[in-house]
Amino acid sequence: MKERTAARSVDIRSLIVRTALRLFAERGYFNTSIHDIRKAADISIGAIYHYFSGKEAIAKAIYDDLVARMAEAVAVVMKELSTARDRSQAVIQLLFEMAEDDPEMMHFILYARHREFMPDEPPICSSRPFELMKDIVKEGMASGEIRPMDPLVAAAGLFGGAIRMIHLYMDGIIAPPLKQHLEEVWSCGWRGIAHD
Amino acid sequence: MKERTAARSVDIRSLIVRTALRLFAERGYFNTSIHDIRKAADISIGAIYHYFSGKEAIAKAIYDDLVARMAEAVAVVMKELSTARDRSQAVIQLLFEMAEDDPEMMHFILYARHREFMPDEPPICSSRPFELMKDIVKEGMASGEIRPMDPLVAAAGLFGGAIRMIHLYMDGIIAPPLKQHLEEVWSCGWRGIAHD
DNA sequence: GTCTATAATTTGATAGAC
DNA sequence: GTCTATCAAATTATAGAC
Repeated sequence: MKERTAARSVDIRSLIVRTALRLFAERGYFNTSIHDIRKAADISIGAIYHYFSGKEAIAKAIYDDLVARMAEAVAVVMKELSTARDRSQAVIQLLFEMAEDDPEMMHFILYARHREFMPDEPPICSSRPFELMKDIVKEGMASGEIRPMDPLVAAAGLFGGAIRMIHLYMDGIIAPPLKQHLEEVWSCGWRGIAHD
Repeated sequence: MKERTAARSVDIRSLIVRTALRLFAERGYFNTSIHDIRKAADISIGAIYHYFSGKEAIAKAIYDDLVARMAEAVAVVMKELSTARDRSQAVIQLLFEMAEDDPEMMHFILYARHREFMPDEPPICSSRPFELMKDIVKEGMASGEIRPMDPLVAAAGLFGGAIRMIHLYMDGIIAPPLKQHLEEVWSCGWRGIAHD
């Protein structure tokens, strides 16, 4: 797919994406104009429109990339571990690491009101990674690790606390490192849905 | 404070607020212009600027009102009930009812990126109602109902699942009535942090 | 207090040179 | 492929009549 002249091109394309993600995280999608991206990336408007049809397309590219990366990471966890107990702990650890290592990405996933600028996109909770998290719960229920109940409720109970913690972390309420709370957060979620 | 000529004035002011809240919930703050509000409320731009200094001021008025109403409701729960067990159940029920009875309000509370248009406002999780929810946990810990642990983590565990459920409900993933899941959602959160 | 008309800026997007 | 210059539309906000 990539041409041999791509070296510089790929750089610019990815520069646009990275700059846009940073600005979206810093001040929000709607507070970031194409001209802001142009200025911050120190390139021209023309270069941006060469790679993307507009601001929305940049956001869509970021979104698709993030969802794919997250889904991939969760898929690896599911492949390498077999119990709902281990898997849920690993997924929460994964989310915590992502929040700390790549806060801009996590910000975009958690905070961006995607539907407000990508009206045709289904809600993020219907996306692959979130479906996989629900699968963890379903399989755990089938194997008897988790009490029988509505899988959606169980997934909310299992991961809701962790997601809340990430929100608090991103809002500056909780000091890093986030992983210091990993055991406690997971254990709260797990006790809630595990068999007695 | 209110003058005797206020009847019509108050109507217009509150018409602006209600219309704005509806539009903010429907299409988002940034996708709603002053002119949209003007049109939807069938009034003039002049009338809007007579009552508010701008769009941001309208949002601030809505925000303050919602936070105050929510804090008041939680305060009532805290006054009428004395155990963390009863209080947490009542608060989750309250949140579920608010989400169903006044989805626009809940949408604005949960989804609006307040910091993006009210940069000086502290994050909503530092606001009164959320502080009260943390108080429920703290008192429950002092009385021995709740295992000793970081109160923030406990609060996230106790209410995180319920908040997740409301998100799912607002995104159309969960069908009403939300309260059919009340018992299960609360019980997940409670088991997670209750003493063995 | 409420209106209409309009100013001043910003925004997303295009045209065309190199 | 990348640039500069520019456009058309939309947005916030103001001015001034009634």
